[in-house]
Formats: sequence, C-alpha cells, structure tokens
Amino acid sequence: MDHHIDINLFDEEAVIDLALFFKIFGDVTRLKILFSLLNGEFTVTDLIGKLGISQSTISHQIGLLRRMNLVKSRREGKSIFYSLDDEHINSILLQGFTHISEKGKNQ
Amino acid sequence: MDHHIDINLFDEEAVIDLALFFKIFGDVTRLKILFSLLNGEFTVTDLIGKLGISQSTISHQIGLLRRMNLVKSRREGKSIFYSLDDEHINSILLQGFTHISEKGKNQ
DNA sequence: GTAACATATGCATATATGTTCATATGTTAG
DNA sequence: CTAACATATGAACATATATGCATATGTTAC
Repeated sequence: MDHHIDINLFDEEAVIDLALFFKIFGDVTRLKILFSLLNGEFTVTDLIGKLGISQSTISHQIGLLRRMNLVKSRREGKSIFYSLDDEHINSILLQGFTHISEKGKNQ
Repeated sequence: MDHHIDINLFDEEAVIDLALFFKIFGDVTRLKILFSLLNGEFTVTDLIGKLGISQSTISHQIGLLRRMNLVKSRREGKSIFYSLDDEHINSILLQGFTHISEKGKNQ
C-alpha cells in the first residue's frame, strides 16, 4: 500500500521541467520576493525598500519569475504591481519552511 | 483571514537554509535519484543501471544528498544501500510534480 | 597477502547563474 | 516636448555547480 509518485523516469522532459521549477526556489533573492508577494501586491520600488536589494537585481529576478509564470503583473501609471500567479507557491514554500524548522529543532 | 507563512524576512539564515534546501531539488540527476529512492533501497550500482548515469556522478550527488540529510545509508558487505531519510521529500516532490502536470495541461 | 568489486573523493574543466553597471523603454506631469 | 520617475534589459564579470577522469578507500573471496 505504498504511496508512490507515478512519474516515469524515462520522461526526461518532465524531470527537466521539474528541476527547472524547483530551481526557482533555490535562490535567496527570489525567495524573499516570493515571500513578500505572499502578503499582497508590490512594485519593484516597494521591494527595493522592503528587501534592501538593488533595482536591477529585483527587476532581473522578478522578470524571471514572471517568465516562469509564478508571478503576474499589472501596470498602474508609472508603476507595475506584481503578485503571485500560482496556487501551489504558498503550499510549496510552507512545506519547505516546515522542513527547515524541524531540522533546526532536532539539531 | 489570509493564510500567510510566518517567516521573518530579516531572519537571513532561515531564508538561506530554505534556498539551500530547494536547490537540492533543482537538478535532474538528484531528482532521478530521489524518485528512484521513493521506490525503496538502492545501491549506487543499482542506480547506474536504472538511470544510465556514471558511477562518479551518482556517488557525488548521492553524497551531497546524504550530507544534506535527505538520504541515509546502510552498508551490507561490499554494497551500500541508500534510502530516503526525510518524510517531507515525498510530498514536496508530489507537489512539484502536480504543478508541472497542470502547467502541461493548460498550455 | 592479493585480486576483484563497490563506492568515495580530489582535481580540472566546462557551463550555469547572480549581480552590477550602463543604458533603454515606457509613463506621467508640466 | 522635456524632465522626472519606474522598470526592463544587455553585456561583463565573478562565483557556483555538475561532470568526468583518475585514484583512493573499504570489503570480501581466495
């Protein structure tokens, strides 16, 4: 009665896509942006102040998040508001965070 | 009544740990190893045959998985059997895979 | 002991990735 | 139209990462 994931290891493309997906969460800057966006819509300028990261870096990384369809944008005048565009992000971040927390406890 | 994750963005160390954790899943070789280990214990030699990846690469990557405490080992004679050492791996992989599958459907 | 097998590990190398700097694009106010 | 603001983007660079090669370590059989 095992509870396996039915992914065919020979479906190379699926594995590649999965790696690309997880890779997104493997960067501190992107994580900070994503955690911020869990709390609502923000502009690049907002994030600069909130996170203390340069405009260029935030633009580059948020552009990547948009291209990967994790984030969507909405222009309002000179500003562009970014927000999450994926229902799984919340639970994935939570799961990772739970993992980290428990590791911390045990060591 | 929002459902936020209560991670303090100023806890730099937690964010770094989280990024390190997700980074592990962001590599095709490691994903293949982890998916294999979802089905039970395997030796490096098993994985070479199953995955068609070189001994050196598998040893390097499985060593990393062990150091990151995602995988544990058990020696039996000349062989060393590897298995998963983290209850979250299954659900994290599943969540990522669900994400990928749904994206595939919509596009 | 030595040979054969299984796995680990150091080093070199190619490639990927993240950041910065400079500049371009787009928008609004005057 | 021009200045000021907001964001995007290309190029260069430094660092990180994955892999292969060679070799070391560990185990068993003889």
